[in-house]
Amino acid sequence: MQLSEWLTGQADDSLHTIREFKRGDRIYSTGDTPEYLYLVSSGLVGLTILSPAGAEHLLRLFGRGSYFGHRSFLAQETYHADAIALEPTRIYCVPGEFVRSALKNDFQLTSDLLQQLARDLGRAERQRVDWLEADVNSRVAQALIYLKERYGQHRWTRAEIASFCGSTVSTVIKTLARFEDQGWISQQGREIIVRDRHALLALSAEDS
Amino acid sequence: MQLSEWLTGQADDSLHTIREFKRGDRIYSTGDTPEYLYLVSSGLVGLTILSPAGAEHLLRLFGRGSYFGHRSFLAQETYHADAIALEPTRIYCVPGEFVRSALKNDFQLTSDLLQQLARDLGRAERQRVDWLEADVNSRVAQALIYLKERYGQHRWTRAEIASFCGSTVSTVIKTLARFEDQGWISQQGREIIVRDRHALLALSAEDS
DNA sequence: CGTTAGTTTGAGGCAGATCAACTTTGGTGG
DNA sequence: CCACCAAAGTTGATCTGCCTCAAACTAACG
Repeated sequence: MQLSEWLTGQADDSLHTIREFKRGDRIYSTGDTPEYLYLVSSGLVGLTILSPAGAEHLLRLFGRGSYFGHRSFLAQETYHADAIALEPTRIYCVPGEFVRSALKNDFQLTSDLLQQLARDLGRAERQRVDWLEADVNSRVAQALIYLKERYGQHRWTRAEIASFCGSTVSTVIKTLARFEDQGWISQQGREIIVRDRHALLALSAEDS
Repeated sequence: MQLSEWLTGQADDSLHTIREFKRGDRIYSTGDTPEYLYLVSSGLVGLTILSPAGAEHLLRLFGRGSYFGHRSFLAQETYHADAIALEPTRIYCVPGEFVRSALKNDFQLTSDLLQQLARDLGRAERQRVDWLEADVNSRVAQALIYLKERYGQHRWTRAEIASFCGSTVSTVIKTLARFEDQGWISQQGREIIVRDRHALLALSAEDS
């Protein structure tokens, strides 16, 4: 059994609290002590970290059925990022102690979690290296495809895209304009439509 | 009990192979399938990932008593990086299956590993954000202090420092020259001596 | 003492950040 | 339903940190 399934079960059994958030609301803040694991019932949650210079960076996203808050809980550290609702969101809060004892008694659950963390770590490390050399074109292209395909229901702002791919609003806008000139995408007001997914992905590959 | 202790025990019990490497030797390569966990008996091992453009990036380091190879093993993925001996190195290789069954029977061991991975993930994510804005000065300063204090016995080359802090050999050398002008460090041939640790650390803090 | 690995320096260029002024969008309440 | 206003988007000018490249020098090791 996977942890998300188990958490869903807990939610059904009412061993939980339900909380509602609207866009921009904060679920927890950097430095808080973890007490719960969170399971998204509906909506969208973003994990944002504040850089020394004050810019917000979007680290990870959690949609319906995803759980979060586990990293800090397992590390026994305080949160290293803020969890913010990007849309009106409904969340199950499962007390950490329930989770801990479940892990103790169910190796399958633990094993699943180990695998999850190990994969996340791999992704994070590879991404750090990729980003160091990838230009803004490929970072924006990748971000665009990921955000639109994985969380297509959300109306992504230029600011959110910028904070996800580690750039600035101005630069993202200029990049999108360039993409539109090429016919890779089209923009109608705030809406962005991907026209040529293949061409966008090619940007990441063609590293001279 | 921590995993490193357990692995040490396994080493003593001879449930292992011992292998020796000299500087530059490869312990495993990106894409290989994990079969062992590795425990460093002596020497120094670096995990390096090859960027799309062909530059080597030093991700993590493992000295005497540290284990590595666990991330890919737990993720059930092939290796995402190369493990290279940075000095003459002696390593215990413990078959992965031994480890897996030990984890199954010892929750304490597993719990320790979960915590380790969760902390590494936090570090990796925070570092990605920090690096996006930190200039070369602060990156080199941080790298210098970490490498010298944590692995002081190793003669670090400019290339190793560059690959650890995501820069180039030329830039690292110019930065070190600047530091020397300021009196933060002094250089004698290839040797670097930190003179003012405090001033170097201040570079990371003073983000305008 | 030759050869390789490591270090140094300078010139030149460019991607992308910054800043500031401006326009558009779309939701809200009157 | 319209007017308004805050939030979101757009554009151009400017600036600079760091990479690139190339050529020479120096240390270390067999």
